[in-house]
Amino acid sequence: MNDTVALVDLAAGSRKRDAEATRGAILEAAKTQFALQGYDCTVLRDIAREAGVDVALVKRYFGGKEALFLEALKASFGTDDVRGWDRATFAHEVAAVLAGSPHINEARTHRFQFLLRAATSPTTAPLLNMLVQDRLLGPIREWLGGTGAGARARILAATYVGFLVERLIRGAPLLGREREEYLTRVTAIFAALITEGDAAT
Amino acid sequence: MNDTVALVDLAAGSRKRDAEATRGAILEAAKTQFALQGYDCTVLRDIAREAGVDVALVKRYFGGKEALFLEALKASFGTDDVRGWDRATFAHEVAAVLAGSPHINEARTHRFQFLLRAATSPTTAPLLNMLVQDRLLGPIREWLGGTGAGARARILAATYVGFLVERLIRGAPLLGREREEYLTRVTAIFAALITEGDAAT
DNA sequence: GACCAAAGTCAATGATCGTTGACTTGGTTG
DNA sequence: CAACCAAGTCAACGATCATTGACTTTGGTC
Repeated sequence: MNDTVALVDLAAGSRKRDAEATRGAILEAAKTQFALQGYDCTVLRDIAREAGVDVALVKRYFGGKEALFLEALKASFGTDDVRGWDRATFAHEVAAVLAGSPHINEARTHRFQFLLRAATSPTTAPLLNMLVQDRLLGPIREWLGGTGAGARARILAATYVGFLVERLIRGAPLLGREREEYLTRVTAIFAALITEGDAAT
Repeated sequence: MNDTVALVDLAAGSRKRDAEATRGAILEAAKTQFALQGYDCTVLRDIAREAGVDVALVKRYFGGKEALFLEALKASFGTDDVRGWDRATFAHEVAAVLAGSPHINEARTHRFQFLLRAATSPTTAPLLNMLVQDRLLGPIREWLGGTGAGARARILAATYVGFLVERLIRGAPLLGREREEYLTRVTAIFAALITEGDAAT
């Protein structure tokens, strides 16, 4: 009986009638749920429960499910994502992350998973175009620099997303020889992509 | 008023109480709808309408939505998919397809889109593991051959899916310089993947 | 201490959708 | 022709879920 109270308290912390904090809690829960379940499978009641809040507040603060989704999407793709990447270690890092288990939800993976889920739902895919351009392909293009940066940015993002899907449905973890080959290959692909104009035919 | 009749006639052809044909029509419509809309956004009534059939027949012939999905998924991944690929032209072909518009729904793209949608829905993702292993990664691994074929098969499939997603949310079509760079790069990636053990670090 | 607006709660509504079982239609068999 | 059974139709149920608006609580202000 008191479990509910405890849970709510846990989720809401010691927040009391703080509109700003409540809004933030909903948005945070929405980011998680949408990334994990996708738009269509996410239930507003789940978001509300996770935020320790009544469902009706979602409407009060955001207007509706779709509006909440858009805001969560925008909030997920902040600014400093791409700029912090290090050219020297980038390829190895990405390969290592992708070779690992999907349950290791570090920030970058989480954000891209959100993107992936958004891109593959027919409901939300149309909303993505501009956002992806502005917050993802643009920064990546700048980060890459050099000739053909636009195409290379597309390819980089596409390839990453592809590996994300593969990891999503990967049954057993990669081990031993296979893992080695995987790491080597993936590293090579990303290393080539961040290098200018050496696309060997 | 007569439109409905005309539509139904068109979809159902001149089929009359033919259980086999009806089942087939439902399955065909399901393959299309599931690939286009994903599992969660697909409505049985749409499938039924497209097949020119009553919704209740879906239950009669398949048992339910999930069972229908599984059968459609299996039917979509036949056998002769991979074996027909030609090593000489593979990379160029794939790149050309990916550089084109998503509305050109040729068979291979369509099937992979089905796979993609299935993989990214939390409802259906768990069902995929075995099927992907048997009908996709297995054949691709054999087709590739050589050392590390397992990892390379994973990477090939992953990369392809990634480009599929990219194409799905691509706004304007690729043109001119960008298209050239895209083609060159993508061709290079796939060409490298089907070549044994030259993963340059 | 009364008042009021903001914050939060609650129950109900309406739409969608998968599922179900009783019903009708049509062709085939005896 | 009558009986029978498979094929197909129909209306309704029950569950889920976003949305809505009326209601209650809270904290600060005059």
